[in-house]
Amino acid sequence: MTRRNEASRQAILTAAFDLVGEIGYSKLSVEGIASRAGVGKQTIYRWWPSKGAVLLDALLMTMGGPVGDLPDTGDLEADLRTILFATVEEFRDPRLDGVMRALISEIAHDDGLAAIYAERIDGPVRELKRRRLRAAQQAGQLDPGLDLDTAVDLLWAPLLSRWLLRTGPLDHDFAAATITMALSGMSRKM
Amino acid sequence: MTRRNEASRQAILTAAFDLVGEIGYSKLSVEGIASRAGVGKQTIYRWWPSKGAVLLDALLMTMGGPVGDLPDTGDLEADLRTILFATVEEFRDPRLDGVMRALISEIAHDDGLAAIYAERIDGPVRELKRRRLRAAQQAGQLDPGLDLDTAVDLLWAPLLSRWLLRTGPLDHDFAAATITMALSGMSRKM
Amino acid sequence: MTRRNEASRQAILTAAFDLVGEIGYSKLSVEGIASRAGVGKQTIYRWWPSKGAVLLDALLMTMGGPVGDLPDTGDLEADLRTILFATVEEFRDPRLDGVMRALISEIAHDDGLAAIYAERIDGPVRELKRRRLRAAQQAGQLDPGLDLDTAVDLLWAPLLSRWLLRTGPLDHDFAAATITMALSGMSRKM
Amino acid sequence: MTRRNEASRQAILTAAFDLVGEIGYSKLSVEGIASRAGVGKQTIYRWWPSKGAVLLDALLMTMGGPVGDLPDTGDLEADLRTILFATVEEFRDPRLDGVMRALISEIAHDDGLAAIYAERIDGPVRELKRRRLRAAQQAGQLDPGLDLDTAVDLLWAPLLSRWLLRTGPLDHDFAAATITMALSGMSRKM
DNA sequence: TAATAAACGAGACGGTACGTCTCGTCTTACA
DNA sequence: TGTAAGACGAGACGTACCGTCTCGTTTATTA
Repeated sequence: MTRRNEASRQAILTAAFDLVGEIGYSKLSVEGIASRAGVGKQTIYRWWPSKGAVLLDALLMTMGGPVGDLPDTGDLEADLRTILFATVEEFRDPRLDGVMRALISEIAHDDGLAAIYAERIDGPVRELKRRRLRAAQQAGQLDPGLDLDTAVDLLWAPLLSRWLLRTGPLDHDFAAATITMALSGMSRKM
Repeated sequence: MTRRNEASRQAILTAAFDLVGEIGYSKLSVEGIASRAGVGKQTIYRWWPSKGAVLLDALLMTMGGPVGDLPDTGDLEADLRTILFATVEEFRDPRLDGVMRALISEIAHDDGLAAIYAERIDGPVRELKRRRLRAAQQAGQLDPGLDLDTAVDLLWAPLLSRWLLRTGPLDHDFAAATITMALSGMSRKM
Repeated sequence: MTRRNEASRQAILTAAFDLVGEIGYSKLSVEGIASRAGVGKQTIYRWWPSKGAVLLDALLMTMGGPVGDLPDTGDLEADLRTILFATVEEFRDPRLDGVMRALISEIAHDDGLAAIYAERIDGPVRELKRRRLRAAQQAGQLDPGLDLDTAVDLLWAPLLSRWLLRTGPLDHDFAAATITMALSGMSRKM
Repeated sequence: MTRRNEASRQAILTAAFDLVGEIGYSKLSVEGIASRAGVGKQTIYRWWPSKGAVLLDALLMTMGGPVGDLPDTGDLEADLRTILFATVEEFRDPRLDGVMRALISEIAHDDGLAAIYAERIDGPVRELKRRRLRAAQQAGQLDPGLDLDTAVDLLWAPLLSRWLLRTGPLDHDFAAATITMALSGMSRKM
């Protein structure tokens, strides 16, 4: 049985989230989080293995509870636009941008964190995406032989890539073009 | 005219590249690079603004001169397999994996570095990819209305995503599936 | 009326005494004592005001009950040798050396502890020494005008000084020389 | 050859000396010294092995250069009074009391420090004391067979003991009584 | 023979300081 | 005069303990 102080936990996550937005991940320090949260450093080290883990929890906290199903109006392309446009907006939200970049960087180096990310964040969200595509598949709108995990990456990875590397504009046009191209294919239509 | 010591420059870049492979980016320090290179710290600070910039130069050095054109046998799908399979191998090369992850992380946070990356690395490579797709377009194999930059992202971003986030296996099968899906589209063929 | 757990008290004093011998006073911690004694920290803080007080009690415990009178064979010089030789042996006992050094240091800084030490340890022992000297005085062996407290210091302080500061060898020869010199005086005998 | 910054050295020693007087040794911290001196912690750790070593150097600094010879008017007892009264005053000087207690405590635990103390402080001072006694010996005032090191301890150790342990008043009377008793001896004069 | 109240073990908490590490700047000696 | 070597002020790292503060869990009277 844990006697963990919930108020401290909240304060730490909030402080971490706020600080990363204010000063950026590279300037973020455990000492800074502890000080801002009014908490001893050991209380952070007691419950989290790394700065990245704190941040991941902070993100989970602000993302709130389990997200509901993705929209399904029967029109796959329209629904994908709705969804990907929202993703674009998330990426462009300055409050989230910093935290997510920081988290992605940590995940890139830390296998343990990557596993937690895969299980707690990517997994559930990916399942929702797969579910929406599976529905379309069953409705006869998508190729029945499609590997849905690859399909998810085909649709979302381009957004991630542009956001992370800034190799081009990340806007609704780009999202729409990605959807169209992914659905119809790049090959010449006869 | 700079009185820059070319031998020191080489030693620094080599040391940086080797060290990042041995101890990882997070343990990499300017002191370590200077010590390994037999160079004063000031010599590094004099010529590079940041650890990331050194690493980027190191990467540019080892990647050697300008890469030649991508293969064009006339069979677009086969050529894309050749190219993306090679990309997969690069991502899986342990010598490159660490450096590239480090660089991507730095780019994610550092706009200046992102600009250099865009200009010196992504730009030239992307131009080669665009050129190969344009040839296919002109040969009537790709939709003439296609935005080639989006097309490049549709093909390569899924690889980047799986490599960086480890959200699924990164192998030739995945690359092949991506190519097929991107070319033919996800929608049901009547 | 206290419901104090005597077993815990014993365990704490024993643990403190043992630990100070093993790791030294500076490494000694309340946490360490509590852990070794299988006791909660609060149980220590409940009954002792400081680490030094625990140690002083530990010393009192191991030194056992009230010491009997000092030997009085009628031959003052011989008796002083017996007594001071025993003191030298105590100082050189490795089991006691550490604890006593620690205690002396604490006393040097902590007035409260100094008072307890004066009352519980130095007082009774000094009284015994005074008593032996007073007997010699009454037997006409010592100068009747002698201040006995000063005399006690003249005899014992040199041992303390050599032991504490290691400014010279602490052995029976030194003790014997001190006794002779103190009894006869340093001045030239005509 | 060192490139040591003399200004920093001075600032550290001064800060250490001042702080120990203000807050006492037990509250004295390396961080505090560094902060007060406007110096990085590493600069302290670079040049001193311990807090005690800093303090010892601080004491050496304030005690200034090599002390001149002790007074020799030909009247040994009067000279000893002059000298021991001055020692009593030093012990009672609040500016020195704290530093010296701290140092003595450290020396009691740290063999290395004890060696430095013996060589740099006790040695030279003891030599001066020995020299004065030797002069008296040659003048026929002291017993020719006297071991001068023991004699020094007989005279000074009682002061040290009373100062350190507070087992009795430390004043000129006590010093005078010690001198008289040490010179004439405790035994009954016929 | 309960009930009740303290002392207990355990250990989380907000803190301070530790001694180490690296940062980016500044200084010195050499070649 | 530029370079290696490295000292410097700064400050974060992760650890160890501090002394305080709950938590349930013994004990051991008191009602």
